[in-house]
Parts: sequence; structure tokens; C-alpha cells
Amino acid sequence: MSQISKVYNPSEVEDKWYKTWVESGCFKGKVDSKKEPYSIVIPPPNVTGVLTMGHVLNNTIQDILIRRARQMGKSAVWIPGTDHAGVATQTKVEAYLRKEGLSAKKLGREKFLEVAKQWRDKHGGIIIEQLKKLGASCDWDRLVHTLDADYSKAVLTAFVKLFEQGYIYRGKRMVNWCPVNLTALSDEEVIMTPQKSKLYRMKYELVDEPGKFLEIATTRPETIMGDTAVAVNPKDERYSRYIGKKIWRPFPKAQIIIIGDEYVDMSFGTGVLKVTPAHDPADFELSKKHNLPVIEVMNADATMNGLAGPEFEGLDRYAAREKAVEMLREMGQLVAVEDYENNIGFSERGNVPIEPRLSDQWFLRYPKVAEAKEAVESGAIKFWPKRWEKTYEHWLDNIRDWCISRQIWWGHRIPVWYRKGVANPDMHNPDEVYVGVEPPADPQNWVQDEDSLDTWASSWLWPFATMGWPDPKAQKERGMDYFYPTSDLVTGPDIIFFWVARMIMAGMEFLPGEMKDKIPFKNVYFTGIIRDMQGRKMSKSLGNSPDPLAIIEKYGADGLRFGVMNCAPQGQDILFSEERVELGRNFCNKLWNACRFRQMSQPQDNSSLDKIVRRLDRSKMDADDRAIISSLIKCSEEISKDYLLYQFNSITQRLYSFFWNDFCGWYLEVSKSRLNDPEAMQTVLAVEDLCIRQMLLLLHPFMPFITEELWHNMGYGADGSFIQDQSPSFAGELEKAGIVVDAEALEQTEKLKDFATVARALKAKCNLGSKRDVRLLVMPVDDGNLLKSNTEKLKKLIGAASIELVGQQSEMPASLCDLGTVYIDVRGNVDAGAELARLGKEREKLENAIKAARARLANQAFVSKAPANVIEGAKKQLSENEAKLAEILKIIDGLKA
RNA sequence: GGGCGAUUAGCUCAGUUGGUUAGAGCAUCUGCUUUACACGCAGGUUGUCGGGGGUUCGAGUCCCUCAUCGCCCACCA
Repeated sequence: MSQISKVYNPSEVEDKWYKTWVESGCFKGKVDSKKEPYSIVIPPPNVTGVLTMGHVLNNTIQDILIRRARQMGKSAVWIPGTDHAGVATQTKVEAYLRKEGLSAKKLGREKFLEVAKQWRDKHGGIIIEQLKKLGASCDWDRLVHTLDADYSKAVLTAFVKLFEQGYIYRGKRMVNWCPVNLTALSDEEVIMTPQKSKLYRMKYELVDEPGKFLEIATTRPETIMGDTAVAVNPKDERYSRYIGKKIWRPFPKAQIIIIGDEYVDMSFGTGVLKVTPAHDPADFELSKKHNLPVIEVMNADATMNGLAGPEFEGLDRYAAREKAVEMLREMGQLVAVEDYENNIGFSERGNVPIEPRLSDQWFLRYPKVAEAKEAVESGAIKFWPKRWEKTYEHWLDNIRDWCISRQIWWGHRIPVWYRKGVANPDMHNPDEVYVGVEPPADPQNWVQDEDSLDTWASSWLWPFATMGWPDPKAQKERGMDYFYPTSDLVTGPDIIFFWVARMIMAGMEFLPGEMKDKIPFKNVYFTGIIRDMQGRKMSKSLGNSPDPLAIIEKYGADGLRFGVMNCAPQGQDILFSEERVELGRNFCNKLWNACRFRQMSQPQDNSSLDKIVRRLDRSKMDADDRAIISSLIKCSEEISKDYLLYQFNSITQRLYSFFWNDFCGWYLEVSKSRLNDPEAMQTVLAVEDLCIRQMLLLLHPFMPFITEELWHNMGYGADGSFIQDQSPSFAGELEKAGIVVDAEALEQTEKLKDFATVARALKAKCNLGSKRDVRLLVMPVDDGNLLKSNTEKLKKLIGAASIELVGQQSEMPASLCDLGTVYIDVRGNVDAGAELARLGKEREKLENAIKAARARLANQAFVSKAPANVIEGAKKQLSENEAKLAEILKIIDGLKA
């Protein structure tokens, strides 16, 4: 055992152990047929991202599960990796290029990708180093990046398979278009945000009835130029007669038709809808139904084009809106402008409203939707908390085709080639269109599709593409047969559609076997979202996002991990503040010092559980020994149950409470006096060593560094093995030695604790709290033997010179406890008034309790219907309280006399 | 508009199937260098468990209802 410092200093310890672990290869996942497999794939962070508190929560949970699995004797692997994050990275690289006076366009695809790769390699991987600081025990040899050659092959293989089965198609559809990033987005990437806007009421003149107008309400006057119809509800008596007639579009001035469609809500606005097929998804549907022309008046960047007319060409959509309103006003066709709040879809990355845009894109009709639903409904995949299953099902029930093409270069280029010189290639004619994982043999005759795939169209393969799929050799090397399906997935509910649901469908589609073999994971644990103390989401713009690395620097990774887990109830959002971490840091320090205290006594052989158990001499154990071991057994059992339910905060609370209160607060204190007794000392030290050993084991998944350090400092890891490979179970070994949970000892200890608390409170009330030599007298309720046999340690604990057993006393401040009446000798310095006031309060409390208990017991319904143990309890409580009250009354009388 | 969650001490939250006098950490107040730990020890203060109704011998816990806050989904211009 080595000397350890007074205050725990995490940084050296953490760096030292992480290095040792990695060098030893103890995080490596190995196929071992003798062991049960346990696997997790990391939700791949953005390769150029930095660690956030969300990552801390997420990855701490994964690390806890992995380390626990190792301790439980499983062969565990945690597969790490990073995501290329298509649009996000492309945007960042473009911003960088702009600063350099360059642009993606100028560079061209090849050059751009070169720069982007350099940029990624320079900024990438920071987050991986940060995860190491956190203690994440990933198998780093398996690090995967979604743009790796193997992984890319998997992505393209999936594309080709789906294309061949007709799930993937290309078509001109209305998509969500980001005018900043100039790409299509999926529905999931659109963030609906309520906006304060205006509702413009304007009037269009009827062609057949000059001077007569229909009033129309719109929020988007800038799209007037693209109107190709006006629609009314055929049931609407106000307007139905105009159906089929023509109306003047104000600009560019043209006649457009009035159509009737049930879709129009008569009660909204004026009941007349302008139809702009090229710039509104609903209007586009109307145009198909009614065969309307489609006029695009906007460019990709949301500026107006030539078709909008010379007044508008080149204007941004919002400038165009103002211009259109102004023109309407000048023409006398603007009726009113009203304040209005509506939901606008925003582009997540571009942070601007998306523009519905008609364009040629690639779509995926989702495969295996029903199977994916069944996987969760049948319980093959379990969600924690369960309520997310509803969200998942609802999404699957309303699923729509996924736009998987992005007009960016950073990503997996769509593996489709078109025959040069063919104007409108037929997708299903191999002479005109080539679809394959490898490029065509005669590339000079083909042109590849320019688009790349949505990032999620690569990450949805994550659980098996990281294990070598679709290459059988790689799968064998990485033990896919053994490790797939993965055991647990830990992620945020915000990507339940983006990622979780899609991974399930991908597993169902691409993997062979029965459902239990195809599912990508058996359990999904959805974390809460980390917020600040005001409940706001953490964001860079608010500046409320603490830097986890700075926190680790200040408090240690173990403190951070413990603090976060302590306040992270299952599936509930977490309001985070640094104070949480202080709790964790303080707990580390407590642990550290308890071990330091133990090391002040002579070292013993701690090299195995067996050796410690053999040092426990049952004949020399007292109630405190038996009680603390009983608590330890119970604590460990409860924790095992909590793990099965993913109740991590409950685990931290049990560990904290046992170690701080039961072990340090009581056991170490009461046994201090026994350390002077050579007979008792050996047993006390053995009990201490056992408790500390088991605590280190149970704490290890939460606080890997300090527990590893102490494990070795305290001599538990004498054979050099790591704590992560040691089983935390011990009750069986104890049982063999005849040591089991001792309810009587626990009860006795509770009584002694109660006595100490009451006595100390009594001291404090008499302003003698800091005196170490008060004289205590006790009138016991029983024979007083428990007190007699524990007098020495109680004196020490309470700060008393003597504890004498006596009969009824008077004129002494007193309190009641389970063991009897405690008096304190204050030698005539009693403040009778204060004492009476205090006792009066206590008397009132007891009287109320007695009254309530009597009423309950007098209630025939209660006595006849309540279970026997409840009635017994009530009776016992009543008689105890009656005895206490009688005692209080005697003391009060004594004081008055 | 639909769905989900939350509402318990000044703050952040526990409270498993209804069962004695509702807990923890932080904060706050008082006292304390006691064989480790002031990142500590001892003691104290703080609650009509969001409102209302119901079921029950008994409700923080189950049911109904209302309110407030938050999240997700939804093409009303």
C-alpha cells in the first residue's frame, strides 16, 4: 500500500489509468464462446464535433453498462465511431473556404473533397480524445468512420439492394429545400417554429365581371407570380358559381382558372385560396388533380427568377414579398394586412425557413415497416422508458417516403451512372442507367449522379456495418455472429425517427434469420435532454452550455460522471448545474479519505475476496459488524435489481447513502474504539476491507478512475488485474462462511443510532453540543443490556464522559428514544422555561399521533379490512407513543416541581 | 388539432405494487480541528405533495376534471 494524499487529485490518476488500460488492451472485444456476449455501438458523434453535456450523459451511461457487463463476466465490446455529418460538415468547410476567398464551386468536386478531408483530419477526432478523458472504455481498435472505405461499401451495397428491389426511386417531387445549403432535406430535418407573420387580404378581379373581385388571404404574396389557379370549396354558396370561370392574376397579369375543391376550408380567411403549385406542397397536389400548369418563379437560393417578372427578378423572397405588397397597394388590390402567427418550417443547419421546391430527388420507400413495428410491439426490442414506443409506432403508422438525396459533395455519392448522351434515361434499362457498388467497367461512357446520400442513409446501417457487413470475412474478424444483435442502445429521444426507427428497419431488411437475429439491439435506453437550470436547452448561441472538459479539469471525470448520473432519472430531462458535479467530487473525496483512514491501520491480505472472508471471525463480530455487512448485502442486491431496470440514479443514491451514512457515518466511527482492542481490531479491519472492496466494485462503472486507483492502493488488485474484470458479487462467499443478512443486528444498530442522535440533539439543545464530556443518564425501557454492551463506543460517538443506567429522574432535560429516556446532567443550569417549551412541542406531536392511531383502531372498517400486519403496526405504534407520552408528562411534572 | 411528460421543502429531485409521523442533495442557520475527510462532523429550520371532485378503512401514490409549464407530431392558405 502506498501513501495517499489528503485530498484526492483526479487528473494524474485519470491520465495514468486511461493510458494503462488502453495499453493493456482491456477494452478489446473478444469472441469468447465461454462467455455471454455484450455489445453496444456508440451513437456516432459528428467527426468534427466537440463533447457536449449531452455526450457526457449518453456516453457515461454506455460506459457504465459496458463496465458492469465486464464485471459480470460477459465478453463486452463497445464499438466507437464517428459520423461524417454531410450537410453540417459541408457547411463548415464552405464557410472556411469563403474565409480563404474560395468556394466549393470554384474548386470543383474533386478538389473540394480533398480540402474537406484535410479539414476533417485536422478538426476531426477531437471528440474521440474527449471521450477518452471521460473514461469511455471503447474498443478503439474498432473505430469506424462513416466515410471509411469499408463502411462506404456497406452504404452503397444497401443502396443497390434497395434500388434493385424497387424501394429506391428517382422522381420530381415537392421537397423541403434549404436555400442556404442549396439542398433538399428530409421531413425530419425541418423544424417547425411558430412565427409572427402577416396575413394579407387582397382581391383578384373576375375576368367576366370587370369591377368585381374575389378576396383572397395569403401569407405569401411573393408567390403570386406563380399562381396558376384560384380555388374555392364547391359547397361554398358564396363562390361555387365562379368555378370554371377565369380570374385575373395581378402580376404578371394573366388569366387563371377558378377551380373547386373540397380541400378548401370555407371558414378560413376568405374561403378563397390562391394556388401556387410550384411553391406549396398542398397546391402542388391540387395542380396534379386539376391539371394545372406549374410555374416556378424562384431560384434555388430563394431569389426570384425571370418568370416572376422584371420587377422581381433577382430579389430575395422577402424583398419580393414587400415589393408584391407594395404593387398590390398601388393597384388598389390590397384589402388588409393582419398580424398572424403560423408555423414555418426551418432548415436545421441553414437556420432559415425552408422553401417547398419541386425538384428531382431520390426517394426511399421504407422497407419492413410492419416488421419494424412488430419488433417493438412484440418486445423483441424494448424501449426504456416504454412510453417512447407510442411515438415510434405513430411515426411508423404515418411514414412517408424518405428523400435521401442531398445536393452536396461531402458524403456517399449516389452509385448511379447515366449513359452519356441519353436525354431521359430509363431507370430500369441497364443500357442507359448503371447502378452498382463498383463503378461501371467503361467509365468513359457514363456520368455519375451528382448527388450524395443523406447522412442518416449511412448511419442507419451502423449496428451491422460497424461489424463488417456485408463482407463475410470482415464480419468473421469482428465477431458479428457473436456480438450481433447488440445488447443496449443508448441515445436521445430526439433521434428516434432519424436513427433508431431506421436502424430497426435496416436490420429487418438486410440481415438474415428470424426477428431475434435481425434486430439491431435488444434494448433502447432513451436519455433525457440536458438543460440548464432555467430548463433551457443547452446551445452555443445561449452560451449556457458548459464545457465538459473544463469541468473534468476542475472536478475530475469521476465526479462529473457521478454527479450527472445522480441527477439523471430515467427518461426525464436533466437540469444541469455545476453543483451537481460538486456532489460527485465530494463523494470521490470521501471515498478517498475513508481509504486513507483504513490505511492508517495495519495492512492485511486483501488479495482476494476469499482471503478477506477468512479474516472475518464470526465469533468476534458484534452487532455493528453484522449490521454493516447486512446493509452491504442488501445494497448490492438492490443495485442488481436497479440495473435490470436501468435505474441509474437509484444506484448512485444507494451507493452514496450506504457509503457515506452507513459505512463512514456509523461503522467507521463506532469501530474506532474497537481498533484499540487487539482482539476486535482484526475483525473490524476485515469488515472495513470487505465493505471498501465491494463499494469500489459497485462504484467502478460510475467512477472508473478513482476506483481503479484505490483498488490497487488498497491491495485488492494484488495480481495486477483490473477492477473492471472483477465480479461484484460476494454474498455467496459470505454465506458459505455462515454470514448472512442479520435482521436483529440491523434493528439493534438502528436503535443505537437513534440513541446517539437523540443524545446528541439533547446536548445541542442544552448548548453543550461541542462538549466532549457530558454526563448522560438513561432510564432504559428494557434490561439496558444493549446500552451496557455498547457504552464505550457510544460515549465516543456522542461525546460523553459517562452513560449511566438509572431510574426515573427529575429536574434534568430529557429526551425519549427507542431504548429509553435520556437525561443530561447540566448541574442546575437548566433553563426550565426553554425545556418546558421544547417538551410541550414534543408532547403535542405525540398526542396528535396517539389520537389519530386510536381513531383508526376504533374504526371497525379499518380493523376488519386492513391486513393484520398493518393493524399490528398501528397497535405497536400506539403503545410506544403512549409510553413516550407518559414519560414526557413525568419529565414535565418534574421540571415544574 | 392530436399525443406525451411534468407539477412534492427556497432550489433540483427521490418516493417501486395505495399502509405507521413524506425523504435526499444543495441552500440556509447554530456549534465544532473529535484517531480519515471543512470537498468534513454534529444539530436545527423549511412541505395545506398544483386546484377541485371521486374510489377506499386508508391516497403524494388509483380514477375524473381544471390549471400552468415543457416536448413531440400534424400541408389550413
